[in-house]
Amino acid sequence: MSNNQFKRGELYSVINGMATTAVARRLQKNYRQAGLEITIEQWSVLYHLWKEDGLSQQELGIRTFRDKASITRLIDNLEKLGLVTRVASKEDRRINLVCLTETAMPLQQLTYELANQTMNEALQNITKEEIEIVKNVFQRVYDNLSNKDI
Amino acid sequence: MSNNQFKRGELYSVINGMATTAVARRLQKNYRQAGLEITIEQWSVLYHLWKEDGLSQQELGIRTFRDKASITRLIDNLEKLGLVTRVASKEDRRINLVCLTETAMPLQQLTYELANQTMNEALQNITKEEIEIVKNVFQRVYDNLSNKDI
DNA sequence: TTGAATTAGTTGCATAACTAACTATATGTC
DNA sequence: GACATATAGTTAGTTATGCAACTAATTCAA
Repeated sequence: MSNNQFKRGELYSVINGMATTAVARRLQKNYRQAGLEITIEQWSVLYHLWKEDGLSQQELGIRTFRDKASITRLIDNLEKLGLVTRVASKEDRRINLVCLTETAMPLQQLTYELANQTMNEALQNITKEEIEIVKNVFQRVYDNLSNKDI
Repeated sequence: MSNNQFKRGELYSVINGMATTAVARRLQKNYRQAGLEITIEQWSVLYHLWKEDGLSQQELGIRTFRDKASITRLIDNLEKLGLVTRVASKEDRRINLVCLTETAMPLQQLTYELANQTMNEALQNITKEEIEIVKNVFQRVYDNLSNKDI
């Protein structure tokens, strides 16, 4: 019997990602109110491309914790919006490099500001130490489970 | 400028509910492997009904952090599976009371065991104190945001 | 008591998620 | 070189989510 055996009544509140979901929804709402017509899922892809442009779909899947089918549709929608383009890799023609367009560039500053503002709303009265613990626990839970993926 | 201002590179890892998502997916997989044909979203509704049968859809929405439209479809699907029925309230005919069927009863024990087992996998090497902090932070983030819902 | 406002639930529309089966390209081995 | 295997990405099918507009029942107020 593990040290972390849960009382039944506690199980759900741990499994449920209510807090992160609430943050995501609030961020989505703030984008919409600012006239930004992108979803937070789309933003999460742009976020990684702004850090490093021209990532493959595979790599974007790893960095955003999504499977490749999900990435295909997200890129489809981002392409429709004119924010990214698929460029076939010259080294390996199986690979699509996802590249930001000129249209996507000015969004970076505004979305970062809105994200920061949303986080400040969400994290008022929560200390830096608590945030560090949450991030750390998240990473370890993720590692615990993904190591055993068969 | 708040005390919790984030460095840009940290933003995403906090917003993203990767750990809770990973737990949910693992639980889903464990259910499937045990021959249980329910989704974790459906399970989250059953979980609350096992604690208290005959809740209204409204109340289920509050307890599972879903909007009423989402609850409508989840109950639709649970009804199709024969696990719950809608019973019109006698006091207020607008209200549907969601009631468990006989079929749903034996699922409780097995799903709890699988959930416990999944949590033990996910939470190995994480202390009770850390878990308490995460739960506490989640609740406060949720409160911070829902107070301001307009 | 009638008409306005509120509440519970449903429906339509768009986006997104996972799985599984598929195509096409690349790699590795005999 | 040829065939098996692995990898990158797409597609189809099912479930779920959020928003907005809707119906029906209830409550409040003049």
